[in-house]
Amino acid sequence: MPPEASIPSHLGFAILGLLARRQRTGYDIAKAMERPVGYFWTARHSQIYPELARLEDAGLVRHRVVDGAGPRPTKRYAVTAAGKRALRSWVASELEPQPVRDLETLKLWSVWLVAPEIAKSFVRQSLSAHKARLAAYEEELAGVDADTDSRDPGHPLFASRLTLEGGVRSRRAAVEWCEWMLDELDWAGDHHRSDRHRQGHGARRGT
Amino acid sequence: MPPEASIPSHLGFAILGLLARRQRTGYDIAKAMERPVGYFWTARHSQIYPELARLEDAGLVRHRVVDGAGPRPTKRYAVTAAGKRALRSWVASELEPQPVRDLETLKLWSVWLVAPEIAKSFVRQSLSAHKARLAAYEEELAGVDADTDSRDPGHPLFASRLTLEGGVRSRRAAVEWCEWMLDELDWAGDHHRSDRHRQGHGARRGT
DNA sequence: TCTTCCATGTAACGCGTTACATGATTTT
DNA sequence: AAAATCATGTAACGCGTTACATGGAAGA
Repeated sequence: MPPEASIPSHLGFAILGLLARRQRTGYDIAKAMERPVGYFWTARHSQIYPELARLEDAGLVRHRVVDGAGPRPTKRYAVTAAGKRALRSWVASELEPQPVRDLETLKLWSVWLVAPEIAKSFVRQSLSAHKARLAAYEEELAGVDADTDSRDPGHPLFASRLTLEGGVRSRRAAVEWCEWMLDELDWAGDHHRSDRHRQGHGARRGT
Repeated sequence: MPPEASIPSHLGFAILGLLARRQRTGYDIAKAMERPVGYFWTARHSQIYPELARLEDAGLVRHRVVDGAGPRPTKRYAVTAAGKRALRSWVASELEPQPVRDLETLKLWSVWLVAPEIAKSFVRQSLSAHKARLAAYEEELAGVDADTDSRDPGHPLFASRLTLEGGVRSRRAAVEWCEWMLDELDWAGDHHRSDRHRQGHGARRGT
């Protein structure tokens, strides 16, 4: 029997999840890690190839050499029965809380140091990024939603639908938040100026 | 003049943001990195002490030895004028897109491999985690909101209010998403069973 | 002819975590 | 008497990024 020593890393489970849907080359996996998996997990090919080797060492995936265009042999990977078992038990296991690292919020947290106009341009940047993502999610969700397989809880598209719905909801919330912030900055900017310079041209809120 | 060579890392800006609000020891910074800064950025003391040394090398912070309870001299750090300038210009700079790494969604994406009951218990786990976070944000926001300084765009509490409002909105969206998923799993589980076993006890959706 | 796509690998370096190390004061 | 808090540091290791390396086939 194979070593099967350590449980895979998070990246390992991301790869197993891709291969459980269908077999792929390392190159295919790297492409999926840009989109659509890249929406919630990212990795470069330089990380993927060594991880595939580790997964194979552990007996969780296997490969077959196929025809391909690269200078080295092209390997098509598939998940093994042990790999599927490992993935299933990981999904069923307790969800460990993950350390947060949110650059957008980190910057925003120091936004009191800059002029309201600069703050607004920062928020506008965020807003358009969130809007773009929202549009991408909505488009992809429409495609998944149209497929009746997405109603079957045992079909991959069911899980895709759940994740995309979450993406749409969170981005919608983010868009609304940004619009709320722009409103706050308008009002606060006016308020602040009229407070300090007594220009008294009134609050704009509610107009 | 000091070296001031490389621009700080993200962690460096997180520390500068803390020190721009008030002076602190490394230990204080580590505590803040658990809560409330930990809501959007985390770091351990083993990362913080070397980073403080680098920031001081670059002339962005300085320290004074004060009375303290540790075995080594206790150092209280403050941001320098150059540090405040660096932080301001970072806030005003373009927001670079960050690689996403969302373990919750990654797991959910493979949830089609497990029975609907297991899937539901996973979603229930997420739901209670999101609810707990939402409650923490709401409580902290209430405190910040009550302070009139939080209306002044030049005051740190203004930025705190913006970030907390974002937290509340995103967690509310997450809670609603989880409840929607539970509904989907109820319906889909029934649908699937009645599809396969012709038990025909009807869909529960809408009741 | 130049660029992009297919395809797989390695090396160097930076960031982050866990664990090791020390020791006084305060609280349980 | 034991545990938590204050307080600062180092070492080893794993994960992730950028850059280096190679080369055929298809399209612009």
